[in-house]
Amino acid sequence: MGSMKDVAKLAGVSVSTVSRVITGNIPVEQQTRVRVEDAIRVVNYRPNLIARGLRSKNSHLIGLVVPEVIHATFTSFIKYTEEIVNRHGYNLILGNTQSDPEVEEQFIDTLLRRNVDGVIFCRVSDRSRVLGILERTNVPIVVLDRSLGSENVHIPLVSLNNRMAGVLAAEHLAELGHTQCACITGPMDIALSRKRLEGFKSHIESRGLSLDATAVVEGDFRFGSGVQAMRTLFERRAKFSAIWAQSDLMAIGALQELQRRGVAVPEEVSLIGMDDINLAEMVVPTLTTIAQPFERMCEEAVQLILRQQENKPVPENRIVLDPELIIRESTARK
Amino acid sequence: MGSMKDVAKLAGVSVSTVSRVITGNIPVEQQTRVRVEDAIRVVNYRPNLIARGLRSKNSHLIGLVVPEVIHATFTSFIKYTEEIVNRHGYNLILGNTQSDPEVEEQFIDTLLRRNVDGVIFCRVSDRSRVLGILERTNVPIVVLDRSLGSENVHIPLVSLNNRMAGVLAAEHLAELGHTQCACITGPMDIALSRKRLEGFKSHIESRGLSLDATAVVEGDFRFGSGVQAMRTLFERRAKFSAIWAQSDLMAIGALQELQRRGVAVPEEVSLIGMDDINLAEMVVPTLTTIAQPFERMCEEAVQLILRQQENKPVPENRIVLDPELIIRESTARK
DNA sequence: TTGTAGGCGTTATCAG
DNA sequence: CTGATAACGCCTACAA
Repeated sequence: MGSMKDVAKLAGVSVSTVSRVITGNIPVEQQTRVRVEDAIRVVNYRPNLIARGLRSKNSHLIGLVVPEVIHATFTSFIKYTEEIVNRHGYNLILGNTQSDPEVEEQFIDTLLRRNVDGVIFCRVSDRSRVLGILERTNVPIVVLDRSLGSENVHIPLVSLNNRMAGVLAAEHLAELGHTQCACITGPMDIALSRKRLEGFKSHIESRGLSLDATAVVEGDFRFGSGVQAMRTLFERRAKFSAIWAQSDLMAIGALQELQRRGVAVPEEVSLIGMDDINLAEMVVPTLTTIAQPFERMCEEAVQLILRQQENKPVPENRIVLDPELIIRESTARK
Repeated sequence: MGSMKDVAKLAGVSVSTVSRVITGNIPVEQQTRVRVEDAIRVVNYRPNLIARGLRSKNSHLIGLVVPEVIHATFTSFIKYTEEIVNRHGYNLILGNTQSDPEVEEQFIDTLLRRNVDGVIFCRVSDRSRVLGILERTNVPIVVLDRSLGSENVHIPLVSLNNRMAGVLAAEHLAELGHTQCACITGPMDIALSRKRLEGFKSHIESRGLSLDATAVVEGDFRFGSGVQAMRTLFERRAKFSAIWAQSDLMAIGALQELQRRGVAVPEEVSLIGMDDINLAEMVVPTLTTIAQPFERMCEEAVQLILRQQENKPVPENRIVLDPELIIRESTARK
C-alpha cells in the first residue's frame, strides 16, 4: 500500500494535487486527474486514516463502553452500535469494564489519546468518575440505558421508558382478566428495576387492585434467578395467575420451573418477559414480552454523538424510547 | 489535554527532552526530569496515540472480525479477546460482517488504513477473499475457530479439536452404558460440524456399535433447531437413550421438548450439549456438556498475533486445543 | 489549475 | 545530557 508521495512521484505531480483528487470537490484538470487516478491504482494507494486523523483531529472512531459482554442487553447494544456506526463511516472500539472504575478510567484515557470522536456508555454506575472526566474534555458522550441523577442534566442520555414497560405488562394482564399478579424484578439497586416495578404496581393499583408484597421477588436478570424466584413464590404460597419477569432470561427460568412442577403455561399461569431476546421466540410456548427497541436506542445514541461532533444544536438530549408489548403464546385469558 | 510542545514550553526544555522522560530509559538529568514531570501534570499531558502511531507505524489496535455478534460462541470470543488484548496494552476494533464478503473486505480495508497491528478472524467462510488480501500485506493475522484448506497452510490458526469433542461425548455415554445414541449436529456445510459427528460416530463404531442414520438430525446450533430436531427424532421413531447436541442451545431446546413430552432427563434420556455457555449451568437439570476453552483459544490467537508482530519465530502456527467433558446432571447411567 | 510550505504530535538521529 | 531537525502521511493556505 503506497503513500501519497508514491502516487505523486508516479503521476509526476505534487502531493497536493493527489490530495485534491482524493478529497474531490476541488478543481483538478481532467487530464491530470486521470493520471493521478491511474497512479493510485498502480501503487494501490489508500488514504491512511492515522495520518488523516492526526491532521484533522478526528479519528472516525467511536468508543463503546459496556459493563459486560456476555449479557443479552449489552450484546444487542454492541451489535447494533457497531452496525450503525459503520454505516456512518466510523469504526467501533469496544471496552468491557466489568463495572470496575479503574478499568473504566483507564479505557477512557486511551480513548481520549486516540482522539475518538465520541463515547457511548452503557449503564455506567453512579460512583463512576468517568463522566466527570469526559465532561472536562470536549469529546461527545452519550449515556445509554440508564437514568442519570439531576446533577448531570446536560449529559445526553438515551434510555427506555421503564415505567411504561411495567404499565404495558400490567395492562396486558389486566385485559386478560388477571387480578392476582406476581413480579420477578431486576436488582432493586438499579433504578430501572425500580421504575419498572413502579409502573407495574401503579397500573394495578389504578384498577383498584393491589400487588401483594409476597408476590414480588427480586432477581438479577439472569436465567438462574428466574428459576430461583419461581421457587420462592411457591414456597411463599403466593397467589397469582400471571407473572411478569423483568427480563426474558428470568421469564424463561420461571417457565422452566413452572413446567417442571407441571403448571401449564399459559393455561394455568400467564407469563410475560422483557427484552425480546432471540430466545423469546424459541421457547415453547413462545414468550409474550415487552420489547426494548435496542436498535433504535443505538441509533439515537449514535445520532447524538454525531450531532454533538458536528456542533449542530442538539434539540433534545434526553431521549426516552417507548417499549412495546409483543404478544405471543405465554399469556392467555384467565 | 496539552501536547508535548506545551509541556516543553512550560518546563523550559525542548520537546525531545520531554519525549525522553516519557519514553523513559533514556538518560535525563534528575533536575530537568522533575521539572518536566511537573509540567506534564500541570498541562495534563497524555501522549497522543495517533501521532505516536503515525511515527512508529503501529497503532496498538487489533481488529476482531466476527460473522455475528448475538451468538454464544462469538460473544465469548469478543469478551475474551477484548480482555486479553487490553491486558497487553492494545485496544480492540470490532467488526461484524454477517459473513458478507463485501462487508468483510470493506472492514479489512479500513483496518489496514488504520495500521492495525493484527487481525483475528472468527470462522471466515471459504469463499471469503479477505485472507488473500491480507496475506499480501504484512499485517499479522490469525484465523480462529475454523479449519483451513491445505492451500492456506501458512496462515496461523487456532481451533478446537472438534473430532475429540465427538469422541468425548460418545465415550461418556458409552461408559454410562448407553448403546443407542442420537446426535443433533450443526450445519453440515461447516467443517467443524462434520468433524464432531465423525468423532462421535467413530468412537461408537470402535465399540462395535453403530450410530443409526435416523438418529442423526441436522440443526443450526440455535435453540429453535434443537426443539425442532427433537420433534424430528420422535417423528422418525428413532430409538435412543442418549443424545448429543453439538451446541448447548440446541441441547436446551431438545431438553425443553423432552420435558414437554414428559420424558425425564436424565432418568429416561441422557443429554449432552457443547460449548459450556452460561445457560448450561442454569437449566434444570444442569447440562452435561463439552466445554470449549474459549479463553485459551483467544489467548493463543492474541499470542500468535503478537509473536508475528515482534517478528519472533512462530514455533507452531496450527494450534488445536482440546475440549473438555463437564459432567453435570443431564446424563446418568442407563 | 498547480506547486510550495507548514504543521498535526511524536520519535529518532545527529550534533553539541 | 540536551537541543535542533527531519520525518511519519496527510491536508490546506498561500503563492504562482
